[in-house]
Amino acid sequence: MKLSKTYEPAKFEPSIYALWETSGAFMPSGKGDPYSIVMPPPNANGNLHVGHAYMIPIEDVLTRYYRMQGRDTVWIPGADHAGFETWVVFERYLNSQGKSRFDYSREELYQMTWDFVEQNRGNMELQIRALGASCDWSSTVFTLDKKVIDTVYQTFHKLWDDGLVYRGNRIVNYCPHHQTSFADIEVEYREEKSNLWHIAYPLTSGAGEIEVATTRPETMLGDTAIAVHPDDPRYKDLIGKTVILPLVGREIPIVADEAVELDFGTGAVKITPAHDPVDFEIGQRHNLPQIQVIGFDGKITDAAPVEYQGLTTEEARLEIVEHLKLAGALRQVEEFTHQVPHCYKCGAVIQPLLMKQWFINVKPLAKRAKEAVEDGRIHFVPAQKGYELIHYYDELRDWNISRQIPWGIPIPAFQNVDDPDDWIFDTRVEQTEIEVNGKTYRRDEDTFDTWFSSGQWPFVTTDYLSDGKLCKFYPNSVMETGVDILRAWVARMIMLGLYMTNKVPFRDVFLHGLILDEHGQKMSKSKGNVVNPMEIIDKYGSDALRIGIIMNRSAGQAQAFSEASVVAGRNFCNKLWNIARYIEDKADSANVANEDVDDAEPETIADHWILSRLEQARVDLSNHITNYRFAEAVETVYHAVWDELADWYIEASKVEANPAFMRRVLGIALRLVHPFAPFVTETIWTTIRGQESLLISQPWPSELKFSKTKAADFEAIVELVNELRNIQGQLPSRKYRLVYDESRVVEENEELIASLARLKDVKHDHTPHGLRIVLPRSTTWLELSDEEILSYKDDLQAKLDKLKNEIYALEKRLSNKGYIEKAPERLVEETKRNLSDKKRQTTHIGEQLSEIS
RNA sequence: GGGCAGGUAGCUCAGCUGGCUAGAGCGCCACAUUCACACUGUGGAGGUCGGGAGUUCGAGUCUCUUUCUGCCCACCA
Repeated sequence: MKLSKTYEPAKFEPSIYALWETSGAFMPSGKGDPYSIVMPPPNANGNLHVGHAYMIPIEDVLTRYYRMQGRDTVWIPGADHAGFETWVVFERYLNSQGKSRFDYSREELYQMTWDFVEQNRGNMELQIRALGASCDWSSTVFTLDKKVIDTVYQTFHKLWDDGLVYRGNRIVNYCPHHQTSFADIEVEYREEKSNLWHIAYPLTSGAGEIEVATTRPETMLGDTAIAVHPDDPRYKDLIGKTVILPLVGREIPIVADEAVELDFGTGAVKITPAHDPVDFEIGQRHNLPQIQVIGFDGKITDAAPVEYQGLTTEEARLEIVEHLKLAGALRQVEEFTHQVPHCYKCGAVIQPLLMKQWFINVKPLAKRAKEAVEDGRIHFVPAQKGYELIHYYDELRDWNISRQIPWGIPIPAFQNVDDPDDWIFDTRVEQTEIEVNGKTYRRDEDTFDTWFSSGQWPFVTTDYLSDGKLCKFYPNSVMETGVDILRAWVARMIMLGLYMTNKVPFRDVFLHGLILDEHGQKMSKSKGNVVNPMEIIDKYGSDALRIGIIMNRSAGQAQAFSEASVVAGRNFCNKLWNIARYIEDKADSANVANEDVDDAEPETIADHWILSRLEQARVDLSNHITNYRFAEAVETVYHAVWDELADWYIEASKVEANPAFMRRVLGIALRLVHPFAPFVTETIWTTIRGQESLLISQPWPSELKFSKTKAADFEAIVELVNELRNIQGQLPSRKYRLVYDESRVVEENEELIASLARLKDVKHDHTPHGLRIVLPRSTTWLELSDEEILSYKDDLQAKLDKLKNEIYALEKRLSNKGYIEKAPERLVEETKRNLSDKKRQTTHIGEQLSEIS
């Protein structure tokens, strides 16, 4: 088979992927040391976004590289039911149908959502394929698969038995719009301008009043105390006295608590234990009643005076401020800017509400996780992120894992209908009521926080707890994911992984940053600057996208997406394509058989030289990939292929070719490029060599042997040709003759030099004349007329001046005592060599100049 | 209020343990050519590395300070 004249990725990418998939190349080989990556599961019913277009190629580069290295490699794909995310989309759909969640039972809603997801599922997986992911589809896991739920229940049960999960009546972050609670981490704080209202509460005794300041006057309906600092001289005498709550008339005490700041507001705080986390804690310390005045629907409850009942919090705030003003209790309204919690999805103001929920006592889990990060059992790239986690573990508070949405894993807990405090663990969640020991228990209607189940992903996907066939792949070699979910996900995986398996879930963590638009702005639908990776693939091909997106990007950094880089990637693939076409033409016309090309021996000096360059690239590449320096790795292959293979080796082969060996060189290059541009390299490989052995399964090249002296000969030619091109660039274009008197390298390669430097010819001459070119390994003369030499005079003079400056700098350095004494000897030697080199050049140019004039 | 990251060529970014003349891609300028490739070739211009101070023989790289940008965290009601 022959390669088509033009590089058209759309013509071969899908079929190449199918070839890999059906060949079984994605599955672990069963040989070598295990290497594993678990893919952060993309949302099952969503399209991939540009972040995935970075994540997938990086994980694929690692997977393909280690597979070629002979490791027993698996990359486990997955799909996320994305509990809350999906639920929001589904509920919006439900509402658009004129329905509400309250029209259905939990089972019905679960099934409906399942069907909804099912309709859209598959799309995402096709897109992962389009990106070239060499993941093992036979081991794919969906976050609602039975084995996931079983494992999650096992974990929950262990936490239950160990007393680390508890039913707490505590303040939770509640979104009145979505009617569910959130973990602390899911709340988004936004700075808002508001007021600080100063309200006077009259003392019951009638002897004066106490003024408090609040940003949420509506919560006063639920006040059960006023708190002041115990050492505050202004209020010392009032502690223990009571005040009358304005508008409500309730008598509430004045308590003393250290949590009150002396210099904020008036130094006196109204305490609403049911609606504020700090007030809740103060309430606990002083045994204050908790009165819930804001309901789960975000409206004022029956616990408040009748005129406020049913109002939204915003309405109630206006009313109350108005009423306070009328009652003469409003002392002052101060402008105030503060951070207000919002639902990260709908933007509604989060209400801190008192709820009974399941909490995990994270202290012991966090302690172990922190140690694993601290002692380096888990290694972070970039490293600062590890320190960030350590800090996070220190101040982590108990984790609320209850969610009031039906789309998720049901919490396997049942409550005694006759005793609200009697809860039992039971996995018969398909039943709303169960009988145990003659008592009736009712199911908890809540589901788990998605992060609770996905936090177990590494040992779930590898079936580690049940010794499944992938269990040797736990711990994973690396966890590659976005920095934005460092705390939400990575932190939890480490805690739960250590807790359940006594092993870290992964050894390395590579975190990629957010991908911004071309101008460094965050991509968002509303701004209309979202890049769709599938459109980029249609336009330039998958390989181009992979290379373009990895280029110019470093770990953890939010960086712009650049279409120009994708173009560069596409051009690179095109280059490779044409290199292959050229080599094939040469090899075919020389009747080189496909067999044994991998054993072809280098003959020409160019052969040895290209081996030396590819060997360097091979070593650099391994180094970069091992250290997760993907952009540098791409740069290495890019330049090895373009600047060295195409620009020098191929050009040299036009003078003297070794066709069998050229095929070998192509084979090496294809292997080195394959992890980055798998489609085009595999296409070339199978087109030339047939589909019996795929490139994806080829071993990584082992050390390349070559003759150093022959490679150096070619290097000398490269040096000379560069100099000649440089000089010719300053001259009117016409073909010149190069002459030499004594130079082995030049003598042996007359034609090669002439061709590469586009000279008329290269000749031996006992009385050479013209412009003298003195290089470390050759002395030659470019035959120029006196006029031409004269026109080059200015350039020579400029060169001379530049050299003189450099010599001055070098001499200064060498005359510096400190430098000679303290700098490493190697460096001093180098400087000396450099100086004598430049001095020699200066002499030659000086002579040249005097000859001209 | 605290923390982190970043400010290097027109644009997007590299620069790992301080080492000599700071790199890449794209863009720009000039020339070339249709011989694997115009998704091409060759040459070139372009940077006082945000500002200031310090440590050092030597600083884009380390320290301090200042300024701008972005992100994260935090119960000042």
